[in-house]
Amino acid sequence: MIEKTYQPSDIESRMSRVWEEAGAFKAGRPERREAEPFTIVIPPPNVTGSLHMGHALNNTLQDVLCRFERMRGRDVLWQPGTDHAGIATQMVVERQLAERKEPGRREMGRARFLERVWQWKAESGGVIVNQLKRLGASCDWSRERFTMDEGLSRAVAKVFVELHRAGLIYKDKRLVNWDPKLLTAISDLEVKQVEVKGSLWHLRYPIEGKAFDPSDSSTYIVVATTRPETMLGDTAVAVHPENAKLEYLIGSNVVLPLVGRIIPIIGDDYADPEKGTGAVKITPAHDFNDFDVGKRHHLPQISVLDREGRLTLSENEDFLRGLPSGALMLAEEFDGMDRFAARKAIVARLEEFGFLDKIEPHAHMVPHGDRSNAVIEPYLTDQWYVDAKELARPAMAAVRSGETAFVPRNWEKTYFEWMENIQPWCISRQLWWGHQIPAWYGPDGKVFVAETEDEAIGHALGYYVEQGVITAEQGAEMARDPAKCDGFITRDEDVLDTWFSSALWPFSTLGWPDETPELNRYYPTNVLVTGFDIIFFWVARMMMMGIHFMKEAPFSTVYIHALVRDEKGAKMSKSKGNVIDPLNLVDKYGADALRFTLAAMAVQGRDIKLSPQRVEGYRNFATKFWNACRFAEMNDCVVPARFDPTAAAETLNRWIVHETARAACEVTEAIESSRFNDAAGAIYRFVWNVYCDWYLELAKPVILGEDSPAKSETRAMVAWARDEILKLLHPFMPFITEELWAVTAERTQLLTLTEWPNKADQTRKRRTLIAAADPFIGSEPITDLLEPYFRDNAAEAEIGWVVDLVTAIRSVRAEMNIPPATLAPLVLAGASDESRARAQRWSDVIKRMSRLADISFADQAPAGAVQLLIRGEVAALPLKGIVDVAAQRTRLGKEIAKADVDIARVDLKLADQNFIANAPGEIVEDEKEKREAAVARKAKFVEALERLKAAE
RNA sequence: GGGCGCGUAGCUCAGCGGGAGAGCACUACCUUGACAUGGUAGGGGUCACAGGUUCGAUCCCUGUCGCGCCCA
Repeated sequence: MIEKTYQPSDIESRMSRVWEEAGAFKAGRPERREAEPFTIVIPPPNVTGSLHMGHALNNTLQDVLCRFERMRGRDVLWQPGTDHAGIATQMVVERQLAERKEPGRREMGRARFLERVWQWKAESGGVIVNQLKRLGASCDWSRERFTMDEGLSRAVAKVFVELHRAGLIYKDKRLVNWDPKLLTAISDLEVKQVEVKGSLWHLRYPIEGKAFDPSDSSTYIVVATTRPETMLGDTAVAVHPENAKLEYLIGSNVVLPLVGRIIPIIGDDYADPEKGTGAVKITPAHDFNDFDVGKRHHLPQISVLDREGRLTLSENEDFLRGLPSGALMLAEEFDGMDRFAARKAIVARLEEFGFLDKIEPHAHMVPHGDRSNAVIEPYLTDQWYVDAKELARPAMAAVRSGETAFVPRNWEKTYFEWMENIQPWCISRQLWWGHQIPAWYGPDGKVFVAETEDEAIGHALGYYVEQGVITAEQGAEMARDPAKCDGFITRDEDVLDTWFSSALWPFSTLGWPDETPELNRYYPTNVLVTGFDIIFFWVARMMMMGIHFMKEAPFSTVYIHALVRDEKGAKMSKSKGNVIDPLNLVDKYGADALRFTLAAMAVQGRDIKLSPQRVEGYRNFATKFWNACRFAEMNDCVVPARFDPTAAAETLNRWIVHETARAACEVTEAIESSRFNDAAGAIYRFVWNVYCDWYLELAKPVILGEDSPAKSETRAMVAWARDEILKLLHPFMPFITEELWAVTAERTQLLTLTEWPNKADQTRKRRTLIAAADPFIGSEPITDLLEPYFRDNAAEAEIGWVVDLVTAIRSVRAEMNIPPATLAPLVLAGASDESRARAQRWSDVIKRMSRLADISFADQAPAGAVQLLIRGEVAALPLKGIVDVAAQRTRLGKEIAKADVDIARVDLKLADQNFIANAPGEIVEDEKEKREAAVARKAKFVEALERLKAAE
């Protein structure tokens, strides 16, 4: 029994269990052993995360694809899981410790802290997984993975070791984005640029050999900077080599104010003559651009800040090297001062001695950590790097060759842009939570990279014996007794960037480095579905690693979807407070409605502005269909065994088979080409505007009438078409459809495993197309949509006539203000035999739907009747006395005028010799036909008007 | 500064070389035997602006204006 009202929450809470118990989403179901696999790996959400709109869209689209392909018989693996989110997770747990007033991370030590993280993960990690289930995501949950799982960690270690051996991972001293609050390096992508209203300080640097005189500008050079405090680490001043005003200074030196260091004035393009004073100070250890300039000119790198962003001077050999003794006092005075305080103090001091030229207000971008919100410091440290440039080469080639395709294609450009300018990827992080770097240091700092500590010890012992640091006997003994090795080598404390492990996701989740059957069967995957903001996070890195280790790109298609914005088009963010929680919408309208909305709005190349009203509209759509199913049930509509819809005898039934086939084609074709909005639109229109509005209404007289073969056929067809709808709608609204599937008939299997509507007379060509696998790689388009399917043009014409007639009568009744209670008679004037027969066949329906008393035939419309034109024939409502004659005349006059406009427009075209000469023949023919039709229409209305006048 | 994209009905958006479309909102009417989370009918648009290509431009090209995003 179908419940009287549709209540999404009821259904949705039950249905997940049904699927789970049936193992419906498990990859490798025995009956699909021979089937072609279809694989998607979920872009692993952050384990600390909770579902936001972007996830909802992303996973809805993946789910539509998975359910669609599963129903098409493929062996679907949708691989779920989460990533361990190094910084985020560590912060969550540290915050929790602080809240509970427990000892902090450093106090409890690494081992105990990690225990706590695992404990946190067990208790509250992966909330998002359950939220995805609520959304109906048909992942193979039995295969859920976590990037810190044993197997995945093994993959990480192996990848690190192999890349290191190949020279693609190395240690280097470079500038990194340093977060002085979290005390770790972070990636470019975790840095957001924030516009800050700062200042531009103009500083006077005295020229060596001239007596500095603030009032004599020939004794100094003015440099402009946004970061005066870093001047302590300056090692040059740069001017543009073609700077006419300053060029003469290149080659001379300046004396760094306050410090006294003698530094050169160099010529470099980097100094923009138009900007500031045309001269810039160069601080290689504190600015990315300056770092490059420094490399070009072999300048020393002097770092003047410590890990926490405080000045470090007194013990700083780099800083003190070669300085006059006076500088020591300054060093002691400023040592340990925070960078922001230091800025003020240094500016004050500069001013005091006349080194400050002026201060200008200056808006500029300042890097901030997206987690800590601290101002990021470009900081010189030793870190591990991946040679991304080398790995990017084949990753770009794979896209160029078409092995991997972006949909929509224009994202390829973004991808190339980034890959071509890719920098060494800093993979080490000064955190505890994550994959600890598999590198160990010997007593002399020599590094040993290995998958396990035992292996590293082996290498180290071998090396040090060879070097004569220890004797062969000592080595052998240490190898025998692990206790003796204690402290001999120590492991690198740092962990790897979370993305390092995410990059392996498409194959590590399938069991790599072991050679598992899954790896063999499901790699490479078919499609990665993601937002464009993540191209660099996931796509690029998965491509690099996938190709390097698997020799094949990890996915054949990358489908890039829109960003979900708020109603006003702003990016949703917590700080703006404009986030719409998808789960609130699910609570209110149901997961099905939310999914349908997202799919319906997922147009390629345009962002989604989500409005809750839209969701409500699709909830109403679900209700509409729910009630249609109730109607079918109340009238005992069931599909008999061995029912063949194409053998139907009734015109109406042949029509709905025709329409259903067409809808199935449209939906299938749209999903195949990732046009989710078109697919959703097609099924929406079919359900509401075809099945509910017309088919059920036209079927009612038969269904509610006396028993007859027509009645049983129609009842069967109502149920058959409903079942087809359930299938077509299932990928978009899985819950309501599975529920209705279960309650409307005895089923042999779940809807989610039922075959997608493919008509029996499907052509071989089409079958091959489907079998030819990947829907995303532009298989040859099916031009004639209806061809392979059932069609009945005669039925379409007849039902079309009925629809036109009913619509026209309804329209004129409203226009003429004929009260609904008035049952008008209908007279078909001079009707053809065909129309006469149709009118008789559909008399009940027409009367019911257009509120008529009866239908009769005559040669001419009765005097004073309201006259309509239906497909070239006149239909009259003799309502003389009820309807105002003047109003009728106005109406007919308007119709005539409309026809005149049409005729005039066509005439204008046809009179144009250029048009006749240049337009394609069929277009000219079309125009002529339009003209004839308009002329005929006009004639009928003129005739009607004459008759009306005659009746007065 | 470089790149990508967008300006179509009140709102959110489809369409994209030959007569302007949908959903929501709005108006009027309807307690009709699946459904008021509904039905029926209707109003509403120089398709941002200016040039160009074309027999013909909302659609293609160029420019202008406005908006958004990404990168520097």
